Amino acid sequence: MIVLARIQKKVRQAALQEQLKSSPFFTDDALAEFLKVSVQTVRLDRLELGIPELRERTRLMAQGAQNKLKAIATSDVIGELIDLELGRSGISLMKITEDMVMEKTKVARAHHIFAQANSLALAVLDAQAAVTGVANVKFKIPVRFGEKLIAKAEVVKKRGNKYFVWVKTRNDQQEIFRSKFIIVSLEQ
Amino acid sequence: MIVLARIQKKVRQAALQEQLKSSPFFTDDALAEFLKVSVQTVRLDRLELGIPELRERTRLMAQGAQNKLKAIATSDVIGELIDLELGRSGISLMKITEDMVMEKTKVARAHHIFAQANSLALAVLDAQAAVTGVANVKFKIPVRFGEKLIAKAEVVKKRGNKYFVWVKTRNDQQEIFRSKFIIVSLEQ
DNA sequence: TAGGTATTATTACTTACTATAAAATTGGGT
DNA sequence: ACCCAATTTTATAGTAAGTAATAATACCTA
Repeated sequence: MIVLARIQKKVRQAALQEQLKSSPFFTDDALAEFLKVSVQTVRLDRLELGIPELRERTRLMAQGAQNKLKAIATSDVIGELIDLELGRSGISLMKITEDMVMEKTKVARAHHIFAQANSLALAVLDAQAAVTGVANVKFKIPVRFGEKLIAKAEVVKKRGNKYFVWVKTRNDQQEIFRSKFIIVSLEQ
Repeated sequence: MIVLARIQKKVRQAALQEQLKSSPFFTDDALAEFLKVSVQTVRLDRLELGIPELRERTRLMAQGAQNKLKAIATSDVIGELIDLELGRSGISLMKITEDMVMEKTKVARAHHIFAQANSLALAVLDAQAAVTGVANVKFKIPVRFGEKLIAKAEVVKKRGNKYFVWVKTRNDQQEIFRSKFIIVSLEQ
């Protein structure tokens, strides 16, 4: 049966992809044993599916994860800075990825939304040395995977070395978060 | 000069480690060319320094970074849960790592401290579906690399589906952070 | 010049592949 | 019943980036 054989092949290739997703360090040998076919078949399948060999996969993972970690670690602004008028206002965009949501509820963890707002508030001030002093925040509506959040920050007042910054965040429909920060400048 | 030779070797091995730190995907061949020695020397050096071969290094990086990302991603509690009395109180510990501090000031980003407190507040409630509604937080003292933060959460009130949780965080000397959360349970 | 450290060379073996060709199987269609 | 074409398997040669072991040099100086 041409038709049946083709189906079996498809099924096998799907199984291969599935298996590699969960354990990406499988060699072709191990995959062959797992799928009960020859090594060459596994290699043909990989070729057809455009899946690189173990070493290449490993290298890509190492690089990718490294870059990701570095990106998270070294960026003082969380999200993407779209607009910035120093000392006055700023806008940043952040997309809710799968690893920002809680396992149980699939609702975005509050601290990610807080992080976007807080880092934007600091960025707007451009004080060489400033730290967050106080924050009053309200999470109005739960946010879920895939949503794009736009945070707008505005410096509303300055008193001595204290800056009052308001940040409002919305998805494409409504305001989901609102916050007031008091940022303390450590300069002179 | 034995001494001089030994010094040169030390210097070369230091250069090797330095180079691998910045570009860990160098092959022995490339390293040999870079250090102007033979491949064998590079291998002896690696052996002495306990540095695994390129493939092994890559594998370790891929796994390590993957686990790190996964750990950050899938842990609904940030920090280490030390004590938990469900519905009443909880304690968590978090160490400030280098990638939690801002580049300029070397002060811990506020959202990490917030994250510890917020996730602890949620953990204490154990509501199957709960989200943060409001948070009032005060960062009293800047926190720096290496410090260990102990957060203590306490459920102080319940009104309908709203829980009032206070979290106080201290390093080994003093209270550095104080927060009040209103957590909303989504279960009817 | 002997002796020890450091370096280089040589050879055999390993893993996990790519690439190509050839043979075997399979399960229907006619 | 037989053949066909896709599919699968086997085989062979070549590659990169190593390990491991052993031997040969080079260096340097006491």
